[in-house]
Amino acid sequence: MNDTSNPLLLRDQLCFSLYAASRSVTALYRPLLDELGLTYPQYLVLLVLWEHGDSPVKDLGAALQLDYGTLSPLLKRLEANGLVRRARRADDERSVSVALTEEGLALRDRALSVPPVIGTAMGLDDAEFEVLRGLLSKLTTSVQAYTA
Amino acid sequence: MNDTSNPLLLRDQLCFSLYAASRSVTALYRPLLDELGLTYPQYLVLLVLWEHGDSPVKDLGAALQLDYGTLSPLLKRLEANGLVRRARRADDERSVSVALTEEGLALRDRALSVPPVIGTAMGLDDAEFEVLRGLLSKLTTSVQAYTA
DNA sequence: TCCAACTAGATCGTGCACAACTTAAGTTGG
DNA sequence: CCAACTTAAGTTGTGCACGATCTAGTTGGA
Repeated sequence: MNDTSNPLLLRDQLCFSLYAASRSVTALYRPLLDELGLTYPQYLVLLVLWEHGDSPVKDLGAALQLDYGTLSPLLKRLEANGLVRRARRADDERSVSVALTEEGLALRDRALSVPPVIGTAMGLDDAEFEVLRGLLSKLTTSVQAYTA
Repeated sequence: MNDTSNPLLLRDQLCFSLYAASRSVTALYRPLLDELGLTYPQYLVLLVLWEHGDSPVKDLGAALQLDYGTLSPLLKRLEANGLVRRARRADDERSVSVALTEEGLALRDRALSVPPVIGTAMGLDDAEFEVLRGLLSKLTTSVQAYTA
């Protein structure tokens, strides 16, 4: 079996490139987010809250494509760290509304210094950046349509 | 603060696209790999072994960019499932050589049916596929150079 | 020769991801 | 009215990832 006919070669697999790239970017965030006392998924939750304000857990899950099994303990940790508050909604006791505390809101200013560092480290020009983002979106959309 | 000047918008973050795409692809693999009794990282380890044969744990880690903390328990599970054997090398007792069993070798034939399904579901043409793979490699290289 | 430095690997603790199951609250049709 | 259904969230168990720490084997000088 020569190389070109072997579909199981690691270096040819887009999926591995994706997996490796994702982990390397998370590793890039780690020291920066450590300064803020956050993990990458926690930072993503805060991005949603900073952008949209108080949100039910369901909406956070929809925005980040994460389920309750991931979000429930994560939100508990954010609450334990004083960044968010959770409260049952009065009009629908099933729903839990997640709100930023003063501290959680204040953290946004410090977080503003993160994206520029990430952008520089990625080493892509504006055009490459947009092409990559577009292809990743297309890929995710296709895959999720296929999975559904 | 209008949209174009806010660097903390979720939808603009390439990193989130990458994170979401990676998880969606792993989710796509899951039902296929379940048939083979494998997880995605386990499948990656087997890709390396099918391609290169017996390898020390160190080499598996280098190929997949995973550390011993991840690989040691993963390899234990592969061994418990009868797919690999681990043995200390006689010429260097520090090194553990990971070898495929008959069963692990035989699994390769069944794994050949996986990549075509993944390829179809991703919904990218050949050109997009190569552009994406190239940009991901460039990104990973830049990020790792920056991290180092 | 001897031992300090280095190396390969394992272990432990924390925090995701996600499937499967449970609980409690709300909704609806007969 | 209320039983059947649906929905939002939490819980449990398994398997990554990864930092920190530990052990045992190897190596290179003084």
